[in-house]
Order: sequence, then structure tokens, then C-alpha cells
Amino acid sequence: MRNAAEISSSVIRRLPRYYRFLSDLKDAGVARVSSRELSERMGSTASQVRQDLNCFGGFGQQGYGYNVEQLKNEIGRILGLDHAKKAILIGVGNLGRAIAQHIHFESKGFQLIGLFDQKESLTGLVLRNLPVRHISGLDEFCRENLPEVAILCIPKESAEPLCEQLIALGVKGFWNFSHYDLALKYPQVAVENVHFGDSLMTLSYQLRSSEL
Amino acid sequence: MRNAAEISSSVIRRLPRYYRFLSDLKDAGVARVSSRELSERMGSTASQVRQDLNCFGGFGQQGYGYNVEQLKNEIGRILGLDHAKKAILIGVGNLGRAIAQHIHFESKGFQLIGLFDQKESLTGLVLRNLPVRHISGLDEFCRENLPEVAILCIPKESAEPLCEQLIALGVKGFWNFSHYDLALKYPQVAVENVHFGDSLMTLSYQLRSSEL
DNA sequence: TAGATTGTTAATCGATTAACAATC
DNA sequence: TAGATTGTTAATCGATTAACAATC
Repeated sequence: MRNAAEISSSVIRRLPRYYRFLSDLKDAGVARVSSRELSERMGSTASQVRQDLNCFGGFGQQGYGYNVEQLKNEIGRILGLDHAKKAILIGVGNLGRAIAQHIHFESKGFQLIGLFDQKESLTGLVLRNLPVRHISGLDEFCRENLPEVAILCIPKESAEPLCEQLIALGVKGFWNFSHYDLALKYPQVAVENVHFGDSLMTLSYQLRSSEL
Repeated sequence: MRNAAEISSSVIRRLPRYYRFLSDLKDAGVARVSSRELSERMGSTASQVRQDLNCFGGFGQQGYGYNVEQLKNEIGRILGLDHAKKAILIGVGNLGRAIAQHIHFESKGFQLIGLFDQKESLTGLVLRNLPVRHISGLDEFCRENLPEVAILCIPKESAEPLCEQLIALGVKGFWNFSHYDLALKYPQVAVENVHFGDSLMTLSYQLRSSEL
């Protein structure tokens, strides 16, 4: 078992998919699974599955395979899903509202504790039992509640100054839906970008190239 | 210039970021850019930038660099942004609504032409000038309008049978927000997955591992 | 025990980086 | 021309796949 800091991001990005598949198997009442079966579902190779899992420890048993429930729990623990990290969401427009209402934060290791927007007219609106607060109250709220994560559902221009503020307030991670590339300026914080536009353009490329 | 089919997905996934940065530069009135400048903004190396671009052709000029506007246009063309592909969106819940209203499809090579949901109560609701149609009219609509792309904002269980139907109706690409892993069963279609849960879990890992 | 399947090392493959001649 | 920067080949690095001894 290597130090967690050394695990490549290729491996990390596959862990949630293992986790999802193992959850499905567990729900289906399956008790054991082999690296070959896992790989077929993942669209990879048995070798890769074993290599990936062995980054974190020997969870299997020769001649048997892996215990579904145990492996699911191990991967959940590796991903940190057992530790609920406090998160605030900023920008309650169409996207922010959808994220706040649609995502099951608890099962992914987070707890949504606050919603913010600069629009006065949204203040007081309640989503998922949380009131939307005006952005002017951000400092006070953060000093009191110490959120570890910020979810940015705001335009690029608003994101830039806000990141500075949030990092000063102790925010350590960002789920970034804005086009502001904060990872470049703040290499010390964890950033997970979701760029819809980039994703769509990639799809466009695939369709175009299949036409040729 | 190699055949488009041979370009690795690592390169393709970087193209939208080049495109975004070049658009910013163009808007800022910058006329030329060097591979070194591009790489600093991208967080990569000048070497990688030149390698990436040379997959598609020699767009630069020795001693000068790249013409911003020309390079932007070339990358846009490579990504197929100039050809509007007809898309339908299925599932007008929180997420589907946000996608329909929030995304600028036109500039990414798509044209949203239809919205569908199985919920009778949503039929007739208008989003972005498009009426929500009942899912029972999907076949007829597709035979008349021949959409090339489907955007799946529905649960896994609904997605599975629907994909079969959509592919039979000639849909060639999917922007998939569901947890159904259709790429595995249908390798012939283009699939771009957006898995919020996976993205969040990856962020959870990063935060956890920085704690250790 | 025999069969199955892991954990792990070695081989291969691909992607990134470095170097430099070509040339604007 | 001299300086700058590309296009492209070669070297390096890392990730994936193959192989197989260990062992349940």
C-alpha cells in the first residue's frame, strides 16, 4: 500500500466508477466478484482492476476474488465518503438551483450547509430546507460555520474575486462550474472542474469525426 | 496532419480549453500568441501545445508564433462548432431545466430542437422558446426532425430502454447525465458522460488525502 | 488436492517533455 | 542578418497490459 499522495489521478478517477458498480452489485445481492467481472463492467482489463486496487491494499483473496460489500466499503473509505465535509453553494441561478436540489451530497462525503446569491430578490428562498442568503453575509457565515468546500455556480467574472475571499476564509476545496480556472492561481487548494461547454465541444468533435 | 480518427482523447480533451483561452485573447484584442504563452495559461508545456496543434496541421509561423484569430477558428473547425447538430433533451426535471436554460448550445456546435418528459403535467411548459413534449411523441418527432444527439437528464432505469429506442431512431451521440453506462453496450455511438457524483467523490478524495 | 484468482513483477505501449534544425 | 519560435524527431516518463508465482 503506497502513500495516498502518490496515487495517480488516472486511478483516482476510476474509483467512483468501481464504487458505483460495487453498490449495484451489493444491492443485487451479489457477494463476490472477480477482477475479470469488474473489468468487463468497467470496460477495462482485469489487470488494471487489480493494479488499481492494489494501490491501496490487498483487498482480494486468491482463488476467490473480492468480497463485494467489503470492497465497496474500502473504496468508500478511500474516497473519504464517510467524512461529511461542510459545503456552501454560491450562485442560485438555474444551475445552482439544480445542483442544490438534484445532488445527493450526503452519500458523496459532503453536507450542504449554506446557499448564497448576490441577487436580493432570491434572499429567503428555501431550497432543500436551506434559505438562500445574501452574499454580503458570506464572511460572517464562514467564520461561524467553517465550510471546507465551495460550489461555484457563478460567472467567471464573479468567481475570480470570490475565490480570493473564500480561500482567505479557509475554504480548501472547490467544485467549480464557472469558467474561471482557479487551479492555476491557487495550486494549494483542491479543485474539481465541471465544464459543460468543454464536454459539449468534445461531443461535437466525436460526431464530426465519425462523419468523415 | 494525421487522420482525425487517430488523435488521442488526451489531445481532444485539451482542445476546448485552447479554444476558450484563444477566445479570451481575441476578445482582449491580442493578435499573436506563442506556444509558451499558451502553455502557461493551460498549465502545461510549450512542447505539448506544439505537439497538440501539430496533430491537425502547422498553424504557426517560426519566429512569430500563432495568429490568435486564425488558430481559434481552426480549432473551432476541428471541434465541429461550425456545424449545428440537432439535439433533443429528455427529462425536464431540475437538471434538465437548468441544462436547457443555462447552456449556450449554438456556440458549441449544437441546436436544441426539442424537449421531452414523461410527466404529463410538464407538457406544454415552454423553456427557451421550446415547448416540453410528452415522451409518447418521441418517435414521430424524431422521424420528422432527425435529431443527431440526445441529452439524457433522466434516471438510470429510464435511460436504458430509451437508448435502444433513440439509437433505432438514428441518434448518433449522447450527452449523458444519467448513470446508465451506454457506451459499453453501444460502442458505435458517441457518448460524453457527465457524472456529477463521480466528480464530487473525486473532490472528496482530494480533500481527504490533503488532510493526511 | 486441483482449480481459480489474486498480488506483483516485467514488458509494452502511449503520452509528455526535451532538444534542435528549419525558417520566418 | 540576428533573434525568435515553430515543427518534428528523439528521449523520458508514466500508465496499461501481460505473465506468472503465490496461495486461497
